[in-house]
Amino acid sequence: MGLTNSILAGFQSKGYRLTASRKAIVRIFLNSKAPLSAVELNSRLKKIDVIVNKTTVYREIDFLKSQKVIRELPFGDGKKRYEKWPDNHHHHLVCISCDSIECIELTGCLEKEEKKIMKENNFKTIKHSLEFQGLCAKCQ
Amino acid sequence: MGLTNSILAGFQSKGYRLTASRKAIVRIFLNSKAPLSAVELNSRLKKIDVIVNKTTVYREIDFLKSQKVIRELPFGDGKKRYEKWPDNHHHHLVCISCDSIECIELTGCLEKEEKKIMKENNFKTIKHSLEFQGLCAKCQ
DNA sequence: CTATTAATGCAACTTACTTGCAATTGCAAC
DNA sequence: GTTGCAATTGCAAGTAAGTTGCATTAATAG
Ligand SMILES: [Mn+2]
Ligand SMILES: [Mn+2]
Ligand SMILES: [Zn+2]
Ligand SMILES: [Zn+2]
Repeated sequence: MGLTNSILAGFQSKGYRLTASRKAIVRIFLNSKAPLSAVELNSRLKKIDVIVNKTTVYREIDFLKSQKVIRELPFGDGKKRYEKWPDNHHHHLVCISCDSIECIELTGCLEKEEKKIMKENNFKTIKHSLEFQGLCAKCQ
Repeated sequence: MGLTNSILAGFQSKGYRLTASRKAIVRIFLNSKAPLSAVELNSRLKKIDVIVNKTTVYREIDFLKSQKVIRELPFGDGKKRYEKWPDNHHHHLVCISCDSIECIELTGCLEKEEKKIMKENNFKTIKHSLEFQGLCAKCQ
């Protein structure tokens, strides 16, 4: 059936509506390799002639977040970015030269560290955010 | 002589001036345990009756960043935060309940991972940002 | 086709931060 | 202590990202 369509079908069964912008936005997030900001999403929509008000874009992002179709990522710049809700725990490589973003998986990611933090700081970690800044293959 | 004073003396020797706001801001950053946003810094200044325009606060933050007296930290919320330039490589524990921030040092922090990333992704890491979100001792 | 209510557009607002420019002030030289 | 220069400041206006209230539109169930 395709992941996009099954997500959309799920929305409909919950009483949410399948509007042109919703369908386009879900498709964009599911097909995008890199995380997108609200502004970037809006320009992708324009490219495929789906013209929507920015308010709608922000509201749709909130909706998709609440439905766990996308997640918000904390990057250093002032902009929130969003990506398809991940199947796997992973982090990102951000190129400081061309701004490209790659996803990376790390095995047993920070498990030991979180245990140490629990013991030594009595701090119960719920999640962590981790990005690597540097130069991608092209930019070195 | 005190670190604050030696930093201020260094500024003066480079031709920068010792204004009331500069002196107060350096002192605040050097004595603050937690990172501060521009707005938080401004209210600390008000508390000690150093009234400055927000423009000055932002400009002084830029100046202190350029002088490596403070560094900018990437947190998830829309606000940039700053802390005294660290002596040691370290990261932060952010409490999602009370918003408190602690610093933590991790031994050999992500060294293996950065090597693996170099090999497998051909990505040259320059730095990484890492924060743990969870519950502090008080909030559990 | 009609009613219901989810979704949208628009304008105005907020928050964090920036910029141009004229006025002020630290401080070094006299 | 007066003067001069340039670093610093304040103010007003501007950006950019994101939010809110409200009237209007439109998806879909019956
Ligand atoms: Mn990713
Ligand atoms: Mn710290
Ligand atoms: Zn690159
Ligand atoms: Zn706490």
